[in-house]
Amino acid sequence: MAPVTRFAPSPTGFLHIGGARTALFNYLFARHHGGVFRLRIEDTDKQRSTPEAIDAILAGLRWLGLDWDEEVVFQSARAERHREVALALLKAGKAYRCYATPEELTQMRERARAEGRPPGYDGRWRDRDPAEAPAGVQPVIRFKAPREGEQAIDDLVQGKVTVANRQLDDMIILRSDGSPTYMHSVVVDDHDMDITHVIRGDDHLTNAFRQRQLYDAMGWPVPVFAHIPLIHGADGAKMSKRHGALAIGAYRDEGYLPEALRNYLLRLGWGHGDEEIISDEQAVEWFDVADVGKNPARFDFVKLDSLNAHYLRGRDDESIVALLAARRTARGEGGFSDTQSKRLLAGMASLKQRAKRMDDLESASSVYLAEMPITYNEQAVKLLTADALGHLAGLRALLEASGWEREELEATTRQFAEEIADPPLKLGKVAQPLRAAITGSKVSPPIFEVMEILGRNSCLERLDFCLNGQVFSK
RNA sequence: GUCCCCAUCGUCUAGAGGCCUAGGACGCCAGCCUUUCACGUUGGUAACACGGGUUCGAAUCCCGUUGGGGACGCCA
Repeated sequence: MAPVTRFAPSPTGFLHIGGARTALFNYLFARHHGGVFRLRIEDTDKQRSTPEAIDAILAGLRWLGLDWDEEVVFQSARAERHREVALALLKAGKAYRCYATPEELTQMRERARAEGRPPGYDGRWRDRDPAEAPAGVQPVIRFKAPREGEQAIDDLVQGKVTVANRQLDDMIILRSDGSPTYMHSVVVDDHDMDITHVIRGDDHLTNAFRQRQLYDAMGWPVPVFAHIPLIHGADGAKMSKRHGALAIGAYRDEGYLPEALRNYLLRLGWGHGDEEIISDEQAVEWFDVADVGKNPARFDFVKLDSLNAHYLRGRDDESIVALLAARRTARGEGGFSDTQSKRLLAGMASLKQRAKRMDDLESASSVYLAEMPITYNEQAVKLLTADALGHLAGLRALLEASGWEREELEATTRQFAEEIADPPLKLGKVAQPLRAAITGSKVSPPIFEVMEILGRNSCLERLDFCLNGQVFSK
């Protein structure tokens, strides 16, 4: 039977990096086995769920290229079904009404802790006569969990994990207001959605034991579990929403490519020999949850950067210019003029080789976007000494008559430096001030390439701007 | 506190008893290339947490210690 996986985020926050990886693994597992990958939004907490978060999750998934199959299931829409199952459990004597107050509950927890017992509900209403129910208290429905024996799950990642039933208390399946709890809804939904493989974060491992009890009580087949280790921050602590894990949109905004993020996330906790750069096709072909390691990995931006740089270099120039334009319009700045796009396109091959992220690329591309008067940074100004300006003046005369292909520009400059200047200069002695004068910076793509792309008029204009003493160092 | 899980270079990992003098990648350092920066390229730095077993032989198996992480809500 083809597996059915699901990604089930709760829209109480945005899609963060850990969730993205969980989604990736579910996606890859389904695709690898020719199965189905479904999406369920767990929005049962009405207080904390927001439509913005839902949109962000869907957008994040789409951006990452993790397309799900079939309709999105909203858990909130299924509350009636969850209630029905809870009531059936109650009727079958596998659940019971509990009238314990929140105060009693905290007391129980504290006492259990003090006595070295597992904290939790003590089962005081488990076998009590409902006739003793206090008046005016709306009860919750608790699952009558087995007290003897143990629960075992054969986790695809964690292996066989066992827990004694006495560690598990009688969980609430229906709140006093009649709404179903997460623990209960998940089981009902996973069953109803025919989920065969539950791949999720390791923080759910202990939930799996309680959920297993529920499956058994209902007589439902238990899905295969795979609890993947969490992603930790650089400090080794859990990378949760509250510890500032970045929303997936932030990665996009900072200029990461979805393919780079996918590759990075895939390699976090999973490997395939010495392979580092893994295409989507290879990922689908090679991935198996069973190969996911058990130890949590730390998130490393530097490695992500290098992967991103790799994929950036591999992108075709047109798509990068389009991306650049999209970033601009997203900021409300309007697109590029024809001249600008033409220049960017011409210079992109060199530009992309020098960037790690889209935001790097963006600032580097200002050479081709800036209008006169361009700004000169401190280091550029420092290069434009009186001597240097003297050389540039000499060079300018030759440039006037020079062809404007990059090779010709280099030949002209070399000729000036090595033959005309007195005493002769090394090419760099002229090329560096030239770069500063043309680009306003000490670093740039190859200067003759920049000049060719910028064109004769722009270059001469910038050169004159410097030569006229509008830029000089003290 | 109770329970569960984990442990190879700084980081991500390869490694399923001899192939390991522990491999790759990122980072870092140095050389080469070079008009700058980058790319590329060559070389280098750097790890089996510790202690006991088992075995002819252990990074790999077992036990313990230490260290780390996670779960214990009428949140999901």
